[in-house]
Amino acid sequence: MTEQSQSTTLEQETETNDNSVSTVRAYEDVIAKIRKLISDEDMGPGDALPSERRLSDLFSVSRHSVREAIRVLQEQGVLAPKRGSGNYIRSSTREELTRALSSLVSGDARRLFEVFQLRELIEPQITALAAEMILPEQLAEMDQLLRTQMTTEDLSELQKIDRSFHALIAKATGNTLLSDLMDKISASIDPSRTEGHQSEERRVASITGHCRILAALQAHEPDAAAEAMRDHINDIKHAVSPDTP
Amino acid sequence: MTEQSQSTTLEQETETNDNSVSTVRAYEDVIAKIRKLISDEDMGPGDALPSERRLSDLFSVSRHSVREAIRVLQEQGVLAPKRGSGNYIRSSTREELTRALSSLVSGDARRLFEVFQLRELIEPQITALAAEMILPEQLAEMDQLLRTQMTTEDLSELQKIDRSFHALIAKATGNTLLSDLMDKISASIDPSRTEGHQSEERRVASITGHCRILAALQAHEPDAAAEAMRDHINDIKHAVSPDTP
DNA sequence: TGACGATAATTGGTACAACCAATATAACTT
DNA sequence: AAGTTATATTGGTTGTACCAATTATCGTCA
Repeated sequence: MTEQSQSTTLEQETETNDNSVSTVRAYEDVIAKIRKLISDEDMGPGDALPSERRLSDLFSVSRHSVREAIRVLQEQGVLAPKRGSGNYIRSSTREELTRALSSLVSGDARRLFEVFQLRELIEPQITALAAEMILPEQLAEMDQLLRTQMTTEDLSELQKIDRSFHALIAKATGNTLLSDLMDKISASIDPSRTEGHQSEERRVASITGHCRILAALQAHEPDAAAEAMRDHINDIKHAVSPDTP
Repeated sequence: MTEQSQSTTLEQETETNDNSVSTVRAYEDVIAKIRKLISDEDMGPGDALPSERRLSDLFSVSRHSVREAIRVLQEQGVLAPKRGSGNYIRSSTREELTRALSSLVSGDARRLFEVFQLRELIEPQITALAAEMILPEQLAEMDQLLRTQMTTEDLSELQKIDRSFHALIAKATGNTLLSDLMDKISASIDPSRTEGHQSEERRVASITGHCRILAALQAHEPDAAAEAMRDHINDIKHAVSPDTP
């Protein structure tokens, strides 16, 4: 057994991620990486994951952390462990859905309007649901994220924050399908959001919108949250493509 | 140093009809024991669980198994770990929601619930949009489809009709992304629960729901259409998995 | 040659021991 | 009494070893 050459827990920050506060547990990272592995490697139902030992080596974490991640994935119905054999991807409606979705939103140009229309339909609803389900520490995390947004100048960083904000809301619903779906949608919009519309005015508008949404979430008011999100998305849409109703 | 004297956990005499691997995992036992501990000890929100080491000693399992159980419990919203302090019982609102709705049992029910939750969020909105956009010939097509549904007995045919009905609505929005998305969602639900809810009563209920929806579409009334679809989906959900709110 | 059975390698399941970092508590200093 | 510093406790992570179920491999026998 090759002894790992990793001296300590030197967490090389895979990506300039996150806004400090939230204690990043290793297993959460592993969950994301396994999901990414599945979609990147184009693995489908019935396929076997690499062994736990291989995964722990691949991700440079302990097998224990890998197993914690697999436990969660199993509990979510994504994986089915088979002792002595491997961890298998379940014939999961969810995985098939998310996989299909990622290919759906791959288009561009004319589809931009359609993606925004989808967002307009679904995100206010998600936000309303989140207003009922969100947990105190998730509210705290969003609050922290918003504060960071207010004091950040870097555009790419702001973009990341914005995306995290919307991702956190979806996650707060407790529905992993919704969370994944929003992730795909955000990913498909991101590239187009890069271009030019990042004026100071836009930044202020974004913060204002987020404030309204967060306030509604903190108050646990679904209707207000949905409306705030609706306005926010409409706002974004106009910024991206000015000549739409 | 007394080596663990537990070789007793290997009773495999339970030849349960269980289709999957029968082996009982330790962490599942621990989950049950922790839940029992909470209710027996009458612990409420905010209280701290015994430490992981104490629990592992108490249950005569490794800390790893305890931690896997706690991971799951945490993911279900029952516990909130605080490093350096302890595992705390969360305010119960979230748990009641998730428990009652999804994570009570296996991942299957949860997946199904998540898909339905997505449908509940998105399909009424789609229907409302369709009420504004739908064309006369599309209305005629749906009308024809509904008449066919009324005079068809074949189950697989009825299923196909039902799916077409929902697909037509999505198509009527003119948004191909929405249309494709609904198609994938329908496809992901179809295979899972084809049987079970196909009584005569269900058939009538389905037709009734479709009638209401179509009427609202014909009248171009978005709100009524959305509400009709909401009720319809709720109806389906109850038929597929009873005892959900 | 082909079928069969023992053997070895791989894999998930569990256990134990150690360490880190955050937290809480006790002890100490001022 | 208040603030500061040790110290013990706790969750988070890692490493290692072993077991049991499964799979792959190989050798023997008919």
